[in-house]
Amino acid sequence: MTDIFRTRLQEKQLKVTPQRVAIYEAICKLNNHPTAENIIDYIRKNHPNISVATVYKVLDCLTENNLIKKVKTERDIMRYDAMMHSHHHLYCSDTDRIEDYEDENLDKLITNYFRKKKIKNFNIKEIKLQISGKFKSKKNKFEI
Amino acid sequence: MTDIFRTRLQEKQLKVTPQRVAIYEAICKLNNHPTAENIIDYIRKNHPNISVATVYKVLDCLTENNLIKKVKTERDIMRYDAMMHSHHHLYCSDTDRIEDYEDENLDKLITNYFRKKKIKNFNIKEIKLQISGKFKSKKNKFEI
DNA sequence: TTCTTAAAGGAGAATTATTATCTTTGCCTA
DNA sequence: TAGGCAAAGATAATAATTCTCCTTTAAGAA
Repeated sequence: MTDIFRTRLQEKQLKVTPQRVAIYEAICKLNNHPTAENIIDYIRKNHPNISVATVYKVLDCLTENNLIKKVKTERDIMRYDAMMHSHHHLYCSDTDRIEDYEDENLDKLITNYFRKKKIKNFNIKEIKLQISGKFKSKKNKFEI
Repeated sequence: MTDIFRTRLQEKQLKVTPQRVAIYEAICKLNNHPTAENIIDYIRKNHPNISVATVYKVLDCLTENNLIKKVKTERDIMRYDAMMHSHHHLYCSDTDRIEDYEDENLDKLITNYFRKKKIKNFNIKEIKLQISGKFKSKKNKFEI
């Protein structure tokens, strides 16, 4: 898991530093789309001296290099996601909980639809669904 | 247009003030999902003394009362939209431009899909598509 | 292994969108 | 005209993020 991450850093001529690895691992472990603050809290357990500025810089760097993604909700704090292939989100605005949702059949349906119907004045690169509603059960222990 | 807005304010027992009307009109005119700052700049032409705090308070108030919507992009400034019925967004991350997209057939297709297939552990309330890509032409004069 | 150096990390100040606090205004009703 | 109240205005406060400046480190070359 982190080996792939290390390789991807090297491919991009980015240095493999303990901070970058720790931040990437944190996002994977904290799998409910953590905020920068969540990540800092988590990392400081094993890595007490990491700087807030470093975390933000690493998050920006990884985002720019397509190793993680930014996730937005209705609230104004940025959150991060280590899942890089295209996927959708289930979102509950009451609790600000986000879960990933993957559905190949749905993707095919939508892709087919837009293969026939073009949008005037726009070239589509990616389509993501924000599915809002309510979760029926509680979060698991790793989530925030 | 603003008459409907005035009526909706009254229905909710909210006072119809010049500031509220001006802010609502600004969001309608500036139809590229303006930020609070865009709104303030626009309003100050005719209404030079309006306070920043008032604008934020009115935006919150209108959002809570379902008269406008908050919109987020990958950047971290909140933006606002006067279109209240459910619709999708075309988004270009290079320029941060957003356009509304409505498509009844697409909505039917997706609604039907989820009528058959339920998502485990989740009750769907609303589905919105974020369609990312690039616009082929320039914005019109009212946009930012 | 040591050297070199550009890249990355650390600390804390600065920035900026937004929110909170407190005062004033304007309108309705008595 | 006075009292009550919602909303506006001014400004301070907050908090997430970015910047500045300096130090340290990873990784390739010698």
